[in-house]
Amino acid sequence: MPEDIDGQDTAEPLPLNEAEAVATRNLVFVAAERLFALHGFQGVSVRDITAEAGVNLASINYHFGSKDALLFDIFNRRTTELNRLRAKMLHEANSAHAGKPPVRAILHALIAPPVLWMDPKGERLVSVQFLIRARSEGTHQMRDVLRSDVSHLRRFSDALLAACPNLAPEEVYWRLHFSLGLVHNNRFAELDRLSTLSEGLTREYEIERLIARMVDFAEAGFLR
Amino acid sequence: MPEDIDGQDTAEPLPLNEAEAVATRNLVFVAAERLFALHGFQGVSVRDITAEAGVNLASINYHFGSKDALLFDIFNRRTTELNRLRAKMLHEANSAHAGKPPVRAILHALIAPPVLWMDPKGERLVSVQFLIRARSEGTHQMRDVLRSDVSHLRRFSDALLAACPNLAPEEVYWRLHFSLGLVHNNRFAELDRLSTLSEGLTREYEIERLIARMVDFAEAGFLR
DNA sequence: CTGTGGTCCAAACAAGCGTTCGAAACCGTC
DNA sequence: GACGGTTTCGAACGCTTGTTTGGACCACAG
Repeated sequence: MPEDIDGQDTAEPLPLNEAEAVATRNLVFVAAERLFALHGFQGVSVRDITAEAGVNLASINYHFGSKDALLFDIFNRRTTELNRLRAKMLHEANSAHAGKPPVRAILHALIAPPVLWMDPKGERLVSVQFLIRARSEGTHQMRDVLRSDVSHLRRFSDALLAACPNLAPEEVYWRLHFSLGLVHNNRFAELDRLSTLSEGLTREYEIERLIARMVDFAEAGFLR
Repeated sequence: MPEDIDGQDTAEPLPLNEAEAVATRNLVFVAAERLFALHGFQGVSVRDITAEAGVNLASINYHFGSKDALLFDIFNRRTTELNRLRAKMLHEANSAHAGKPPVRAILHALIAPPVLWMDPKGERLVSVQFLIRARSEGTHQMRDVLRSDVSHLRRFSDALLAACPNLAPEEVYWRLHFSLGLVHNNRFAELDRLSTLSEGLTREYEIERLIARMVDFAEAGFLR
């Protein structure tokens, strides 16, 4: 609109340039995480994301480089966040038990962080759903990170090996694998199916109670 | 080749028309199941499938109607197969225990069928990987089937409720959910990661031993 | 006022997708 | 040998995909 040039172009104080950029970036980030959590990686297009975020189509490539880079960015952020939380809880368990935490404390440090995010009313629910999806549907880049993620998991397997000296290492690894299965099975679709099966009995759950249930189950499997 | 008409056209007995059609159909079926198990539903194109099968691009639409219909066909076949196997084992457990099978027998009927397919050298390995993928990446049509699948699962939840009269029903449903998590977590990527973590200790497993391990773990979680 | 660097935007791009089409090829049967 | 029904084939269709482009817009500095 060239006729606006000599109008009141300094009338209202628009938000800063930089702040707007950050806003757009965040809008894209949040929308992408949500849509991916709901419909999967390949099931969401760049146009879906920008439409949900209310920004221009080119925003993703401008701010993140590519669709893959965007999702890798989300994945990296959430994975780091989760790993830090788990490491912190394992560290606390170590401190509380003089470096020899029992199985239950280790399993709690492993299970509690992601399940804490599963509050149905919380905004982190999509983050954990995103991570669960990324585990099976992610790009090659994500798989590589998950493989290096093994070094993070090793802290838990080492702790469990120390806590179960009378168990064959092979056995410990399998049971750790089973315990992780409890967490990874909590996709929206699975929880819905469980609600249907139980006729609503499991529809509303209290987070702390759910964590306790899961740790109970895993601990029993470990110590049986 | 019109010049062959008056040649020896009855020289070699070519395979029947019908048999060839079945062959093409099966080639597509097998290739699609394999590729989907490896790379996911949306990650495999019609051209990928037909190339792998060594057939013409149009074969999928001719024999199955559409890509969706093809994958639904595979899904339906494998799901039916698996459900039948589980139902049969549950029925046998019922017969062996006068209609009141213990928790362990019920869990075995639930877990053994899919894990029996997990023989690393067997051809059914891709089938179970396909089903695990379909659970989270499937089409809406597949989801609907999985929802109706609840009626099949209910036989198991009912049996477990009867076997655990002292447990709150809510608790039984959650533990059934956890037990299913053990099975669904056995994707290729997860097994690979476990092998890396255990430094090869879990790389080669014996099926019967793995089933016993999983049933042990789930049973302990149930009876704790 | 005039550049300057950063951001946004509408439009277009090439590539890949699932699907369709008409003709060719094939079979068993007349 | 010619016919009719089924299957295969190469080529094309229309559409969606992720990405790129060139210019408009804005706040700020010279």
